[in-house]
Amino acid sequence: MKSTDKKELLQKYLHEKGLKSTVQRDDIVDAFFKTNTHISLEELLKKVKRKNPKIGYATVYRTMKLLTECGIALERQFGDGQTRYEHIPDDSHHDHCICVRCGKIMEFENQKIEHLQKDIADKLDFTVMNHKLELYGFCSKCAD
Amino acid sequence: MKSTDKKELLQKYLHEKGLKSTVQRDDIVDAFFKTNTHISLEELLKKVKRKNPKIGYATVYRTMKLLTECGIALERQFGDGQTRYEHIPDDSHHDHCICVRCGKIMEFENQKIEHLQKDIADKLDFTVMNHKLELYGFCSKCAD
DNA sequence: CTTGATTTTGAAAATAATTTTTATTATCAT
DNA sequence: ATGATAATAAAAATTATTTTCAAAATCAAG
Repeated sequence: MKSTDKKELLQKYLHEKGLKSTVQRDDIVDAFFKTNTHISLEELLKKVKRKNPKIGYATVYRTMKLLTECGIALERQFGDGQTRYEHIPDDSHHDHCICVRCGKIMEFENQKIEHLQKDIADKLDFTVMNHKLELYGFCSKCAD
Repeated sequence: MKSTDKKELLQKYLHEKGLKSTVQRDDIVDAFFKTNTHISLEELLKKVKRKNPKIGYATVYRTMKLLTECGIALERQFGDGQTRYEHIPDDSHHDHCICVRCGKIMEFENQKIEHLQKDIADKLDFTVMNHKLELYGFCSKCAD
């Protein structure tokens, strides 16, 4: 899905819920689409402020909640005490390797694991909406 | 590993680090060993207080950090804003299904996934120390 | 057993992150 | 344009975690 399509998705969602489009929301969404990392609210606010210095933390917070609700962004916690947001990938899901020494985050994806997850969930009579697979350890540089 | 062995492990760790054994630590560790859930500090404190009402939150907090350091407990965050502690299983690793409606947590384990993870990490030149696999969705009761 | 250096404790304070409140401003269907 | 409603920024409140500090407990060495 292109980012323009995602923006349309958001517009549709807003309209359905009787919410309004605002310049702030647009600015925040634009800034988010320009990122490709796992960004924290703090970091995103900094980015947005470069374009629109008057924007407040709370607005960024609320907008990211919105994006999460309508399935455009994903909330993640890697255990450093900060919630981070990332893009929901179109088709396939990706997972993470997190280096516990330097904090480097690498992404990977694996269809076999996805299938196994589905099998497991079926057995437990559980309907999976989303999942997280995180490998914690040392990246090549930090594993001495 | 039996809980008595784990307690020995902790004693050894304390001694190595020049730390001291105290009744509070024993009480907290005992309470933790009696749990089989993913317990929050709040909940654990409540449990411990039934045996030793004078114990404080900070002591529970610090003791669980200790247990985490020496590899007896594991810190987890399921996205509800509270850190939870669980036992590190002896041999095999287990993962979680979390119902996003009622909060129910189910555990499962799957060796095939473990192996696949190892393969992936090898390709990325990453040394896995620990991992988390969480499936978020609806349990049978909540999926209407 | 005492001593005394060091660690631990509980309570409270500090920090940090998230969430809510509020008065004001902006949006948008009519 | 109007007016009902939602959104905003800033500040305050809330929540969870972490640190501080004076008093108490531990424990190795005498």
